[in-house]
Amino acid sequence: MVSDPLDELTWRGLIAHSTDLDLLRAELSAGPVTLYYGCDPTAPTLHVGNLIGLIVLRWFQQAGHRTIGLAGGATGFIGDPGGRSSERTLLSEAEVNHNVERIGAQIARFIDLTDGRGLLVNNIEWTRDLSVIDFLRDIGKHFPVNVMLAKESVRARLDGGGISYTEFSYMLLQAMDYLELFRREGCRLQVGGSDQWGNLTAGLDLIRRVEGEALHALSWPLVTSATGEKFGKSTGGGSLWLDPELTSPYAFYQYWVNVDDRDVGAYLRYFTFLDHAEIEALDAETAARPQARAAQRRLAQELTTLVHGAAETARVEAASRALFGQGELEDLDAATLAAALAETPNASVTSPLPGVADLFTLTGLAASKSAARRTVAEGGAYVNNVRVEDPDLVPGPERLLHGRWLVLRKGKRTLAGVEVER
RNA sequence: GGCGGGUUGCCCGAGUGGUCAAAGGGAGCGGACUGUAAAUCCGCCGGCUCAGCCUACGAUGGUUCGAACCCAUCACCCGCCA
Repeated sequence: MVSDPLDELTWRGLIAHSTDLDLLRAELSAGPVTLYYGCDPTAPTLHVGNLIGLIVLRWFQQAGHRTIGLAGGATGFIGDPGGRSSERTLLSEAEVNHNVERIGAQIARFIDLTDGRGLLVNNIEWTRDLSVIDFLRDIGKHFPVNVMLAKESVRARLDGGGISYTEFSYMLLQAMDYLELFRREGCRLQVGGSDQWGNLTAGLDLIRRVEGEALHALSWPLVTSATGEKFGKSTGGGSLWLDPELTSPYAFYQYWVNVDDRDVGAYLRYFTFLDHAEIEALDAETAARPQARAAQRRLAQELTTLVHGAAETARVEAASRALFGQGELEDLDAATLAAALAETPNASVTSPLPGVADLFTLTGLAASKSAARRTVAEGGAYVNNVRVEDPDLVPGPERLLHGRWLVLRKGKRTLAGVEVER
């Protein structure tokens, strides 16, 4: 049980902006406080960017507070203008509904919904039947346009690609969510990423005007990486999704194992529930023996377990050990090899085997046959850890491990399996 | 509704009749060095039955021996005016 979630979040570097922290602290220690975090269903699954929100909710829940996860079925129709240079493409109703359903299920995995300890809501509930007139009179009246124009999310767009009235109105909807959750559930705190700060304060202003109540908001900092890359982009540039169908647990695990030494300490604080002593020990370990990647492995283990569960984590850890270990592939027993390759991308073929370039394409190691040929020409293609020189080479039966497996590798760390069916 | 500007490869962006699969930058990929890290250097970076061919510069149609580049129409974006 964590006595003061604010101290915890502060230690972890998770507080970027806040309303009066002392007041909030007093409320939190006086009894359970209801708080909420919302994410929009812009995709069918959450990505690692949403993870901090869920983790912050859990910190509060562990301290005995009541958490609400909001899937923005209404705001998902509109699109948050923040952090974008141009207008969003509107999603269809079917897409939004589908996304809300899947995202809701993911949120439910992170917060405890039993016995009223947590709640899952969809803001379409209180927006669907709201009339335009009511909205403009009851909500819009409280928003000075000059204040709205001054918000970073809007200002950036006015200087750039412009903004539609639709997206301009987004902050009113989010503010209304907070008001609604205050009225319905007694919610007194909203948390979000620092890019949401303008929207969080819009809610505070609205509630102060309408209800005369001073509520709270808390934001965490934008997650950055030392190299300045966008955080959470997997190798190849795609997002790291929480859904195993979109990002395999193996790829997810590997992403964290490969985190920069300079970032791993911060990520351990942001994304894990490890205690202070253990994190500091891992910091020291990184400083002393960076090549062991102890902190990265622990980070990867914790996060993969959090998102995909312990059983799956054990499988991807075993696969990583087998494939990145110092030993020879030939020395792996059949069961270990089969299990490891089941975690990586893989393909099955029948003999006669296709050439190497085709195998690379089939397993997805190369995006096209041209790319596969290029990889071979550049000296980055390996079969069973042996570099291949000829893209049309057909591996002979004597190359098969345990009579049926080939381990394909592109570059240093991208692996795939081929199973030859008999 | 009028006038002006724009739409180029994953992103930004140059190109304004042949020498353009299209400069440059970013991202990404491979090699060397390493630690499945970073930095640095080198190479690659539309597809294919790969020394040749095919597809591509918003869409369609046209002019031309030849069009990303010229013309017409349409769509969308930005700005100014009404």
